[in-house]
Amino acid sequence: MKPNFEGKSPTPDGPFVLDAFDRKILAALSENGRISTLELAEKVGLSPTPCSRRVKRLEETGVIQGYTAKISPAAFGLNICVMVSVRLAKQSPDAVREFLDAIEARPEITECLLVTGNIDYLLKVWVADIDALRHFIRDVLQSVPAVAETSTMVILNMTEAGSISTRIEQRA
Amino acid sequence: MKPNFEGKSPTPDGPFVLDAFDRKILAALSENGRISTLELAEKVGLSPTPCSRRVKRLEETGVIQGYTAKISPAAFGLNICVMVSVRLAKQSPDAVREFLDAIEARPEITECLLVTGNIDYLLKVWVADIDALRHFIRDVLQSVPAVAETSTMVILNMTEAGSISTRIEQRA
DNA sequence: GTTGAAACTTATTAAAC
DNA sequence: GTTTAATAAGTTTCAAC
Repeated sequence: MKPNFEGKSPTPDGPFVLDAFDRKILAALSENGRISTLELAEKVGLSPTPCSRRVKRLEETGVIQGYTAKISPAAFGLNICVMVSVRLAKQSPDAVREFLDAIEARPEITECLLVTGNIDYLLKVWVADIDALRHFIRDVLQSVPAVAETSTMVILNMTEAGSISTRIEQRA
Repeated sequence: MKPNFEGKSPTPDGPFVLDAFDRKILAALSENGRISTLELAEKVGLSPTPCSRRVKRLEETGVIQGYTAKISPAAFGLNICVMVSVRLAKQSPDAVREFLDAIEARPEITECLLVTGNIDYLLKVWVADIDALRHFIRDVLQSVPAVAETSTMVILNMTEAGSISTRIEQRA
């Protein structure tokens, strides 16, 4: 659903205008999704009542899509993160389905991106060690007939740059 | 800090053993980071007291690294997400620093991965439209002397597969 | 938009089992 | 680990400004 703030959109179908308060609220909730209403209000410079109203509106309009705990993969013994590019032999619906079926249930995949370019898919995969990585690439990915070619990039350093809202707010 | 559950680690320096309750808690908190203690306890099949204790322990040991709101990039008018691979002319500390300085303040970058392979960095970038994408690639990335080559993959479909804990729990 | 108060829900702690 | 009870804290709604 498209967010729709009554009268706040300057152009029809244009980007929604979140004002400075909204942006501050989103930045604060990105940083701490469990901040209390009072603390949030103080942080953004509003009184609790309108602040709470804005949060509810942001939730209802889909700007805030939910809340989640950030879990350390290392806590599960998953110490290695890799990006695996996958090229399919052909892009027919059957081939795509075969590929997606094969990877769907794999818990080590945390992101599956369908992309344009020389490759078809880009997967983010967490594994415990090199043995687990080899097993995943050979026995899971490359054993799928539809998969023509894979290439694995080990992630040496990951900088997750906060969320969009945090960065937008920093710039504003 | 390494999580350390008293006596729960089967091997020294081995993967920490999170029991079924811990995994259920993590899965539930991934799905809804704002679930109440009572609801969480009911969901995982514990009474509130030990459930709350476990959550606190998971937080203190760094298994839970925090909580965050999920923000819709589209709410900011950012409709296009791309992965940009970057190859540097050389990997000298100066070149790396020059590159990182150039991209550090860019709010459209939400992820910066240092990777092994034919490329050096993989960036996840959100932009409003093709104009903004062209501007970013040409004026931000390719204007950095240290950048030798970039390649842009437009993300046609993004399946963010829950978090690790959710997927681990599904398998268990 | 602000404040303040009341009613309600939730969280936390302690004690006993 | 469980339950119960008490205290403390946070949330929501309302009225008035």
